[in-house]
Amino acid sequence: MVVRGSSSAHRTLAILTTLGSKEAAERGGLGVVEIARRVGREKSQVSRALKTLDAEGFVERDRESMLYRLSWQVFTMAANAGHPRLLAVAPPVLRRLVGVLGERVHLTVLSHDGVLTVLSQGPARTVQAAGWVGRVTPLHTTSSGRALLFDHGDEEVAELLAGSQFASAGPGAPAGTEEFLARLAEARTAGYALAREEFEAGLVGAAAPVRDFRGQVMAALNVSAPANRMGRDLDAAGRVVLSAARQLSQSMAGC
Amino acid sequence: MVVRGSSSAHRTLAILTTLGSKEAAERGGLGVVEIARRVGREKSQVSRALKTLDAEGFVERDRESMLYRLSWQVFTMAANAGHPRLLAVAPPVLRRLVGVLGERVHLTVLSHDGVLTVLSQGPARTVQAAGWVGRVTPLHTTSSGRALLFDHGDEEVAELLAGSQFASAGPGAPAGTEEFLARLAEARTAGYALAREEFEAGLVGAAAPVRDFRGQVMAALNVSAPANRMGRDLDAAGRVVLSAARQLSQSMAGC
DNA sequence: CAAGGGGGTTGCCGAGCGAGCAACAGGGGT
DNA sequence: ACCCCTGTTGCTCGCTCGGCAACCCCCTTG
Repeated sequence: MVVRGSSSAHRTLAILTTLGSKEAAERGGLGVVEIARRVGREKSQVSRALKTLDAEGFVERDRESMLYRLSWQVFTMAANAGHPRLLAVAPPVLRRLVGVLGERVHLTVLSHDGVLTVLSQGPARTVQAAGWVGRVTPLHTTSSGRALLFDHGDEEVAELLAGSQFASAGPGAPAGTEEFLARLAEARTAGYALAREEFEAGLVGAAAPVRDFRGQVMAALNVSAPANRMGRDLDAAGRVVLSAARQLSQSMAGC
Repeated sequence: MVVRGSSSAHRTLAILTTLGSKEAAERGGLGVVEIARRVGREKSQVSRALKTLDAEGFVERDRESMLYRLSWQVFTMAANAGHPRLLAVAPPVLRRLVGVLGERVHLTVLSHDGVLTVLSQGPARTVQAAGWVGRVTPLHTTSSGRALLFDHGDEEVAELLAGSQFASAGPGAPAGTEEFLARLAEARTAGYALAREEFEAGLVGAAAPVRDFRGQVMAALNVSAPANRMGRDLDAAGRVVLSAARQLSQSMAGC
């Protein structure tokens, strides 16, 4: 079998990915040369590829600064990505869970080798820590990470963690793959995962897996709060999250 | 100048768009042959292109049904698309507006020749009419549509409306481009746009433009409600929305 | 079991497309 | 005037896909 490089398509997609990065958004867009640098291609190729992307409506260009950025069209696509039904069914469940726990809850999925937050709901009273949605957090320092790996084999998990930086985490973070696997096993028997100051000092969380009609883990429900507010009741919170996750799983199965 | 077709990139992007369509999501994904039919290409090319897209993480495949669908990665991209700052700043404004009006409010942008809803916030009590986000509604039968076209010239507007189906709308919808332009002019002088049963019978709405630091219209704030709840106060609602939109514009300018 | 049909992947070859370079056009700075 | 940086366009050769056909696999039908 001949592996086709499809260099043109690869390059175009690499540009899309680059424009979808956080830094690109923060700068308000990227220029042709800047993108060329990042994807390691000739600026002429990038210039022409961007013209194609523009014609297809994937990117738009600020008339003044000449910078390209992803267009809103990507939003429409996102609404139909992954398991759209999950997005439709989950909000009421999240809201109820917020009502019970009084803390911000998230719906997360496994994306690549990280935890992607796809929905986030907080009590209205708190300061809006908006900006979680679309963000990717590490697998190994979050309760969601463990909940999402419930059904993975140890070797698979080790592979996914290979790229993780075990440094730069909270004080309670697992020291290495072995310790992570131990905590994962513990979480499996409990049915929910707890994380005490693993992601960040002073932050605790609990998570439980959401399963599709076949029983496969497709997402995780997760609550996250300051340790001084939820630290003592974390185990109870875990059970509440588990119950809500089961409920969500049932909603998904009902289709 | 030679226009480069970049047929490979075009095809790849067309596949992405197809997978991002609503029907694709409803079916839970699309197969190779189905996609080939829709984009009008050889199934072999589509098969190979999908392999590339998979390798880049844009799509994923259901192991059992063999169907491809957009991966959650698109979610991450969406968080950085358009004007991400708008997404970060808007939620509190929307929530306040919901508090005042007691009805569902939306943040919309111009996408292609339609109105794309990027944020939606409703009073918790009502039944969640979730699923607005990511949806595209017509330009000519919505208050948002008019608010987004405040600064467009008449010819530009006519061009954008060219593809619109003036049939299949609510009873109050404008009959044609001319009538639309008249209502647009009216909205311009008021500073906000009102729509009475244009999109759908029994549904009214009010919208006002959000402007960036340069004064360019970048989005619209919009409230939508049943006529029997907001019909009489629609003009007042328009003024409230306008005030909120100004506030949002200021937040955007402050950066 | 054979036959048929639909979905999906792979091999193959030549024609057409793009990689890379270079030139050029603008826009600031100094 | 000069340089530096960004971005676009012309051009040519070599390489990559386009299109077809064969093949695999699964399911259904007779």
